Amino acid sequence: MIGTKQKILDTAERLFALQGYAATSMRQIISEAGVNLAAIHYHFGSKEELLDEVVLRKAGPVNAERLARLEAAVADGQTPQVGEILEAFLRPMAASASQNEQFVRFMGRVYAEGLLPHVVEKHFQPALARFRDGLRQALPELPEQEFLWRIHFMMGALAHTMCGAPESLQLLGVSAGFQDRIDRLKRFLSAGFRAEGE
Amino acid sequence: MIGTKQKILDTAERLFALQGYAATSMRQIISEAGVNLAAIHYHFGSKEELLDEVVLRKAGPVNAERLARLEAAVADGQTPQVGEILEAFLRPMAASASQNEQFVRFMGRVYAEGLLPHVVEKHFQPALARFRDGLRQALPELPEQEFLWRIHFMMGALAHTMCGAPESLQLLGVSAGFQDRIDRLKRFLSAGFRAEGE
DNA sequence: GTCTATACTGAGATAGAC
DNA sequence: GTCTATCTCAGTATAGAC
Repeated sequence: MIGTKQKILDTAERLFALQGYAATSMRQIISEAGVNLAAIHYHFGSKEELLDEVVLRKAGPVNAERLARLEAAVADGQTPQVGEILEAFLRPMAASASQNEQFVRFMGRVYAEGLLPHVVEKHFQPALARFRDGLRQALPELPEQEFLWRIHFMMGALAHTMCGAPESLQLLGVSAGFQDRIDRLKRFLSAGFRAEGE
Repeated sequence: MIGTKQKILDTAERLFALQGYAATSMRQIISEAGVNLAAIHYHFGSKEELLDEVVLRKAGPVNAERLARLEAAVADGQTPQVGEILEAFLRPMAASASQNEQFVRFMGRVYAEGLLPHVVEKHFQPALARFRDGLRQALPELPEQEFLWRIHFMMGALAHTMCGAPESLQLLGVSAGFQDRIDRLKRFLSAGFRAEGE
């Protein structure tokens, strides 16, 4: 028998991915999950904390995979290549998208919205910080401010790229998949990061 | 004597910029504007349409300036440079930011959020379409899908760059201004667009 | 410890009097 | 054009049953 908490998490994940966070009411979640309204507050405390746990379940494995790949890219002793580091950071997301594309889009939106800053801070920043250090090794000569801004540009492009459904982008055909998007994004970002600074 | 509609527009602009769209209630707007709640519905129809008019007032001049610069860059007969086209698109925003930095941040958020798609579509897409054509002339050899995705990456980086307050980015010092941001973004995007395709 | 029923506050929207 | 009153629905909080 599946517990109340699990039912809420599963239903919330599905509805958030389909409709977005704001557009999904707690009453819709509990109705489709077949539980009582107060159960959300009992198990999670608030709607925002429910989102927090939903994101954690999905983002946790992605971030773990990112860190594992990053370790491998950095630890071989040599100066890592920009493309290698980007690959370590971007590819796990494409893998996750092949399981649940809708939810990856949702996570892109969570990041891009900048609302729920606590959720973003908690689930995205730690892995990003490690990644930033790795990328710094690959770009030792870039001035610090320029480097930090480029990280910021990258995150904007990444979040926006995750969000979009191909239909809405008028980008159709075989190139619509996440693997393909990540390939294109990597080419774009690699060149941007390696541009002359200041 | 300033009319009710103007008072609502001015107050809404200020509060949206300060607090965001969702966090600003219609009751707060009418309270600070000194008008009645129903006046918003009478003059605008809904909260979303009020946002629409607030955005139009600010984005209209920026887009006009963009188009004027784009014409100048494209119409001199020669193949335009990527950097020129980007300059025409990005610089007017920095100029607008020097007047009202808070509201430019808010517009970045409106775009990034992807909520209010109708507002985004209406006020950002037309100028973007013209700009895309101009950039296409500067990059005639890039495969179409690659080109369109790079436009998408650019818009993500741009929106995210506009949103952020320097404090929250840990990017302090002289480099925090919008002119400087745009310079850095232009370097980054120029290199990205000119990278080898596919 | 878990869950249900119900009430509270504040949001956007609307009808109709003036 | 403007304002009052009211409607519906959101997230939240609590008392109490099992």
